[in-house]
Amino acid sequence: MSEDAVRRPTIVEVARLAQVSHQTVSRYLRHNGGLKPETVRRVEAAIEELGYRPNLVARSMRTRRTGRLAVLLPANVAALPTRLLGAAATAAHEAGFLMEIVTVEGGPQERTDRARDLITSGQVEGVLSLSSLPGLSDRPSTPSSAACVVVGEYDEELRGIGELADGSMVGEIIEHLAGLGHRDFLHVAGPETWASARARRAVYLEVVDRLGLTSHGVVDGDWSARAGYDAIHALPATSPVTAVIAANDPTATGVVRAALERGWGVPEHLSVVGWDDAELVQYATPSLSSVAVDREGQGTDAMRRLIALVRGEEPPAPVARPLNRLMLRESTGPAQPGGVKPPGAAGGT
Amino acid sequence: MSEDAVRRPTIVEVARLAQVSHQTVSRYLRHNGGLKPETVRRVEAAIEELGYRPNLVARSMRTRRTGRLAVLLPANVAALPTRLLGAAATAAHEAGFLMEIVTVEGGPQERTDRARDLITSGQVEGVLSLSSLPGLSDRPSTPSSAACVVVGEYDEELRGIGELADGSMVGEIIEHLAGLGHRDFLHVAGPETWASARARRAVYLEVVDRLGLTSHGVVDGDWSARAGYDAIHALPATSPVTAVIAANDPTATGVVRAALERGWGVPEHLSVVGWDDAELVQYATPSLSSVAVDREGQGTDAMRRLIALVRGEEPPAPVARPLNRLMLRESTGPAQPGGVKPPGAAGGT
DNA sequence: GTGCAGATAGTGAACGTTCACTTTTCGACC
DNA sequence: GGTCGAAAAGTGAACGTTCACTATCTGCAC
Repeated sequence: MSEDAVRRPTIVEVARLAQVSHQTVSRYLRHNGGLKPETVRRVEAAIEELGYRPNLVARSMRTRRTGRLAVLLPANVAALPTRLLGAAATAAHEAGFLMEIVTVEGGPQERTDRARDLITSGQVEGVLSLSSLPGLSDRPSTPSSAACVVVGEYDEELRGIGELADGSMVGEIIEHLAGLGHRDFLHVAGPETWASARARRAVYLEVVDRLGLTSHGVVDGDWSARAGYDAIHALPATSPVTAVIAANDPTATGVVRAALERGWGVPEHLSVVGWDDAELVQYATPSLSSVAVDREGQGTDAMRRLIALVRGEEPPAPVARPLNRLMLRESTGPAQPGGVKPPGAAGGT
Repeated sequence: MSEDAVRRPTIVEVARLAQVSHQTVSRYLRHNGGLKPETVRRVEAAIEELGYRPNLVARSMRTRRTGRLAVLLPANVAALPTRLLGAAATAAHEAGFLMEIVTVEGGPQERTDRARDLITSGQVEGVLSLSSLPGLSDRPSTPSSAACVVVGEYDEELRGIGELADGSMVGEIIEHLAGLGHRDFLHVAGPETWASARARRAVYLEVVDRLGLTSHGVVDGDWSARAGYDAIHALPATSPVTAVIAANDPTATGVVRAALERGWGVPEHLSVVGWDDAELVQYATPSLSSVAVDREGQGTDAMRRLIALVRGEEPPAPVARPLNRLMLRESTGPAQPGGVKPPGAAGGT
């Protein structure tokens, strides 16, 4: 009542009650073996009686290991990459680590600062960042600090793989659409701070150019549906664009909505491709063509790489798996012969 | 090179370099004041020179405060409640805490175990759980353990508020639809492990009964689009249902898709209401009527309550704000006079 | 100069665990 | 019965901070 701060029992008290030394209890806790059955029994009884639970902070301090890995991501992201995070968490657990997600408000600078804090504070053994951390690599060698892996950056370094992972899909999409007769493209991109958005944008421009097609612009988006919606409404009524590649599924959904509002049929007048293959958009009408990304694979690979780094092992080669697949649904189809669209309908006169 | 485990500098080494005592450095770090400018200068220089960063684990051990709060949620959730988490994180930061998300694989039992671990291990000062933790309240008084708040449970305790927060919206929806002539309802619910799903289900049955309407079933769902899709396809062709209340927006999207596939117009033959008012479904066609939930408010309230508990203060009364709003869009409309639907079209013969 | 109070700085212990040793126990074998 | 060696258990220090005191320095009034 009055004395409300009941101290939790320590290993020493357990030892006293079990009539052994604190070290014996420690051995029991660490499953080190070499204890007589009778001793084990006494220790267990004492732990049970006192309701003892080891103080993990104290343990971490002594061992300099926390068993914790942090995933860092911007707080303002519209939807957390659930699948990637789930797979990463699983990979972490399998390796005996606890994964936690830390969100950071603010821009790249705050993110980098927070990452540096985490890395150097000894609270976690590794940091996995889902967005770039400008300036962090400038100071690579803080003594015995935690490891750090930036998801997108990795792809960028290994350009071959990076391109294959994300960029090549843009090529595949464009080639597919070109095969359907599309010549005039639009890209509603994601924020430049995301490596994946940068990669897709770059490859988009490259492939459109290479195939002799026409890009009618790259619109800066923010992963939101609104971005796609606004991008389409901003097109001139006479725009020859017949195919839109959106940065993700929400943006693509916005594109579809705006097109329908303008009286442009999807896919009759406008083919739309999203990215991520969210469950929801498979049930939209029209169902959305999208890139099924192996987010689980990405999460697993990134986490395994981080864990290898933490343990000082050689980073494992990313598993060669079919990373991405273009899922063709109702929102893509052959281009109209003349690319003609009906005059603006909804909204305007 | 060979000696690759470079020890990080400690407070003592900083003190030695600055020619002060370790306690003076500690005072500087804690911003305790009472230091001469000259001393501050020397300490700062030493910290800079050594690249010193305080070891937060050691600090936590001594102060018995970690400044960390954990949010616990099931790993298999389809989409993380981004908005709630974001707001909770903001509230935590404002109070000087760091919030982290911990996902737990497995069922209620594993979740409860993990929560107990977190609470008693001294690693965090508080735990916020988004799903129920069966059996945890059985053992309320672990000595000086961390605080724990379960989001939904709170609403359930304060039944008045709980009902108002989530349940009353079900009433409002049904009343609105009844006003449009709907008499035959279906509810595609969420998992029973979620307090909010339980509350909505209970109120749904209650209100349908009270208004003398007919419920044609409560289908167990799992928050997924597929659940809604299957529920509608499972209806007999002659089903008189004209209004569906879905547990969330993805489920509602699945409902709409299946209805359209069966040749039932939305909203001509079937009105559909979702829950959460996700940005994406506002851009679907038809755009989805949905309940705009003040997820930010929920997150803030829950986190503030947790922080109050941690600090031993009186839990703040939940802010009386307009928690929920029914957003009427294209997926709801007047009931067909006779409730007649066209015979099954797509899919079957 | 002396005394005194407030400002500033220092000292040693403590937080709860594990590490690196040392000591004791115990059974088997000569 | 003594010796040896492995198995089992114990001892004290250390991890890097902060806490609770104590000591020293200042400036000012007398």
